[in-house]
Amino acid sequence: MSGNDITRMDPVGRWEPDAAGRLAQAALELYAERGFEQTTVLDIAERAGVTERTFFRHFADKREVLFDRSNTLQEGVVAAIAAAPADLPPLEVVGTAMEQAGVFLDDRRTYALQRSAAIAANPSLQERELLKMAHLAAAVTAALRARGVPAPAAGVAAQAGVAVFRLAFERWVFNPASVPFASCVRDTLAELRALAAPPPAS
Amino acid sequence: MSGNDITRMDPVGRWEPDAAGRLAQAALELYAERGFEQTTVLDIAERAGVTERTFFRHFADKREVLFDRSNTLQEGVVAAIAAAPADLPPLEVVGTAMEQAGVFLDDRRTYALQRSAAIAANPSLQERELLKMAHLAAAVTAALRARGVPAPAAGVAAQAGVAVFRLAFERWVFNPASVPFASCVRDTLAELRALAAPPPAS
DNA sequence: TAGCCTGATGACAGTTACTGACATCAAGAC
DNA sequence: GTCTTGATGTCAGTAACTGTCATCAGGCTA
Repeated sequence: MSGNDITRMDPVGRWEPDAAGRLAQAALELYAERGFEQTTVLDIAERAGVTERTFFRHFADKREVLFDRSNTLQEGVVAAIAAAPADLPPLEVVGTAMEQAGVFLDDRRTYALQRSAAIAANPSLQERELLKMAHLAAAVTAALRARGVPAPAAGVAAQAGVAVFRLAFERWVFNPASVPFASCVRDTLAELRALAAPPPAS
Repeated sequence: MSGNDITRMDPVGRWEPDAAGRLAQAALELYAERGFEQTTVLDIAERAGVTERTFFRHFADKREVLFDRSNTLQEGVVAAIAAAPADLPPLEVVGTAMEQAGVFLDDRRTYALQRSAAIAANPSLQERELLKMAHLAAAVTAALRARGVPAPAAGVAAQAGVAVFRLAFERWVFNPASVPFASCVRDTLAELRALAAPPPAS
């Protein structure tokens, strides 16, 4: 979404978002007002002042309007993994990467909450979110392998890391007292260690 | 799918599957022959000898035809968790439950491979599979809580367990030498322990 | 046996997501 | 002052799904 374009302001000096920005805004509002299934693409387009066809020129489908900047997180995580100290064990690498990349969640907390509420209310949007997480896991696996982590360990660390992210996010969302995302990650990872550490008695 | 109905045979003594069974079979064939996106519901219905409308009487949507008996696994896992010895640590409970419930994969290996190939080839089907896994995780969490495992630990153990399942399944599918599913679970879980066990040096 | 009930199906119309092709139009380049 | 380019409108079309009603076969009851 390139809706934050400094080049266009209205006479009063406020933003005059482009079509994509208005569409994204309209969609978020409508999904919140009447639910995802109950709003048609035509509704969104009309509120944004464009035609239905224009919606599909900016977003691949009705869901994608909520997943536009979803690459940001993945790119941040991958970069943080590449930049981590060479001797850090894999799970630790993933954990710290999630902490760093998740900082931008703390910034946009209200938007993140709105978005997450819309997603939580609809299975179709949940699916899209889960696919995004699966892609994140694949990217993390690749980033770990690029550091020399062998294939099986990389896969396990990536899946575990994404699981930690998911749980940390949930915790972050439902925590009234705006705890920083990074500390949710740390707590969750510590719990995973506690559960996995004691080897079975057999 | 109630297509295995002993009450109906043709004169030669072979199965005469009902509409749901024929639809499921036709869909699996067509998805393999020309891909999920390239086959219309009308195609499936015609091959099964019914109308389009009848397809939707048996399956909620075009994807659901591949996810019909998907509850079997979840029910098995939940039952195995409930039946596990009381003193077993949570992650161990989930691991053994996955091993037990996954036995039926070894039986239906060829079907499982066909199905998994179709899913792997299409993002929309992947999403549906991921949602199924998310529901499995939720069910596992609930089953652990019912055993008295506290909320945070139950969530972490469930997500970790499902991550192990996912990886074990992948390993099982791509292993030419028909390794039993249970041993894939054990190996993957061992790797998770190895990664998580050593606490960070800090 | 006749009548009835029920479950599965066909037939049909309608909504909505999405796509392709072509026309238009304003803003900047030359 | 044209010319090009990018964004948009318009329109036609496909296909996933849904609601509604008609039909029809099998089984049950009087």
